[in-house]
Amino acid sequence: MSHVADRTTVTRFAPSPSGNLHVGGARTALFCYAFAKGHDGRFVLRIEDTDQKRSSEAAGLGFLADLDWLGLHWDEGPVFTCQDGRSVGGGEHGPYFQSERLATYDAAIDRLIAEGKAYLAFDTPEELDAARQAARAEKRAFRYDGAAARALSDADRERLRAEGRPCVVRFASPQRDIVIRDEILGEATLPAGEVDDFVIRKADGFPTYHFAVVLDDAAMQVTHVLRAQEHFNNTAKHLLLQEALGLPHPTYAHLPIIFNPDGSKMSKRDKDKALREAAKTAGLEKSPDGPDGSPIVDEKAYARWLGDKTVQLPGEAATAMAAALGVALPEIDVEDFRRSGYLPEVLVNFLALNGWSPGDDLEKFDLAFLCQRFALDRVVKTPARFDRAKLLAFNLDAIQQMDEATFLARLLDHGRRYHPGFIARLGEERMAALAAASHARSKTLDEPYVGNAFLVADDESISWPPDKAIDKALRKGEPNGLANLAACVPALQAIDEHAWNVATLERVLETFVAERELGNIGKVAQPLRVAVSGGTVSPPIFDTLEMLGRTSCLRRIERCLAAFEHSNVATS
RNA sequence: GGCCCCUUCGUCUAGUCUGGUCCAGGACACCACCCUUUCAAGGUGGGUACACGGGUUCAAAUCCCGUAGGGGUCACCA
Repeated sequence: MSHVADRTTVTRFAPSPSGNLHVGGARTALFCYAFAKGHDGRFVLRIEDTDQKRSSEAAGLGFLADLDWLGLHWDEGPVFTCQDGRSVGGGEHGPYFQSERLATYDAAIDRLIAEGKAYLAFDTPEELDAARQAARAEKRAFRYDGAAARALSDADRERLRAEGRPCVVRFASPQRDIVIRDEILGEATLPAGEVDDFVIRKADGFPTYHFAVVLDDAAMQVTHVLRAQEHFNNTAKHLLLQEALGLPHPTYAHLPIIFNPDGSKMSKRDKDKALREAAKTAGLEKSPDGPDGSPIVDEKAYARWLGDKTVQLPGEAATAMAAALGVALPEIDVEDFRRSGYLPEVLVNFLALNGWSPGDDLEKFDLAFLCQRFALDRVVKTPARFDRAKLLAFNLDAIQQMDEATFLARLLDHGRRYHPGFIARLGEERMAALAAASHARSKTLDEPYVGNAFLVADDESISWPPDKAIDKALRKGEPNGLANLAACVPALQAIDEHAWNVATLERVLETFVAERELGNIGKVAQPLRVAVSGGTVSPPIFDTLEMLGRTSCLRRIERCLAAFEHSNVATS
């Protein structure tokens, strides 16, 4: 039992290719990265694509961009061009896709077979299923009984193979207590019998996770395995395999799992779950139409998705479906938070706080600090619920810390990616004005876009839906909002196009309020806001009016007054 | 159900190893008030936790035992 010592610290993040990186994975990657960097070590990224079905279906390496966005760049792994143009990845221990390392696994498996440490097994999936169900019925844990398969003679095996019977390779697990040493959880002993003769090579010739992970960690000189706690029990298998193969044991540390706010395990399937529930509640028989007018998914796919909890909708289809059903998708992927306007440095900070803390009541820190201070002995053992409200508060703080120019630049960056039409429509100059007017009140980079859609809407498309708050602004009081609105129009009309700015508007409207003895600028500000935006929320009124421009403001006020003309008779 | 692990405010956590400085600290959320042209933001103040039961000890959130609760895992997925 050799131990890894006096070597460069190497950690690895080893996800399966499943499209987007979710926050749990991101936190694991973050800790792996911080640990390696804090020890002047290397951070390796390896793609665990040994499940042919999954890899071909879900696929995608979208999470590489997510890691890049978070600033978690790998020293070794798939070659990738970052946003800033530089290239990361590569390395001398590749390839970094397990599907390209089959020869290595086969050689090792053959060796184990030759040494009598592994054997061919011909059980069919049906037989195994039956045995599993029987065990469950007896409330027993299922353990594969290798007696029969082990008893097979070489001649028997050759005959079965010649018949073309599919077979797997199973590891002949030594039956004894296994002690797992974990830097976070401490020491645990798994009693003999807990680890059965598990499969190391599947019928399709691919190795299982357990086998590939052990061989690759050794090949890539990984010294510290940081992974989610759900892998804890698997460690026993890995320890046994390492011994059989004569490989060193890396140090293990199992990270607490991240949960949803309601305490359920956070899963990539949560989005589909939310959508499926909404679809069922709405009683939808077939897929709703997407933005292009055709069904989002065809009838067959829809039925399959609705009936099978494990089927996931592709990202875009899920987004379209959410829009069609009017459901807010839970944010669980890094990309979701990016789209929602969270800052990567804030996500990094907050993610680190789920499961770790530097102590000293310190909560705000950056990636460099984390690298410097991160240590396994301060990782908590208990699962954490992901508190979006606190994340949002952190994001607001970070945004408020920015100077004006930085905020504008970041806002534009975000908009170019998610709201290109908005930027094109508003133009650079007014974008700057919008940034200034929204800075203090923006919790995310997305809010200014979403909350101010009226700025780029067509004047003729503004409407005033029945709404208590709108009604209050327009019709309550004496004189009411509509009356004040109508009364201030001449004053506004008197302002020149080129003088239509915050200073002038403020002076003119304050004069108006004083002359009419309305007492409070709100008496006219709120009706104006409603008239001009179709809602009761906007940036400060003078900024709003300036950004919109004289023509649009006057036209919208005119339309608003017209829209309420009749209903106004009674109260004016 | 078997096995393994965990248990401090609503949430994330500090404190636990090295019992006393903790009638338990911070943050977010919440409540109240202030400010206010909307929504926010901001300001001030406030309530809320050592799962339970036994020990050990002069002294326990901290050590021991038990109970309850929670989680993970039991795949030819990772």
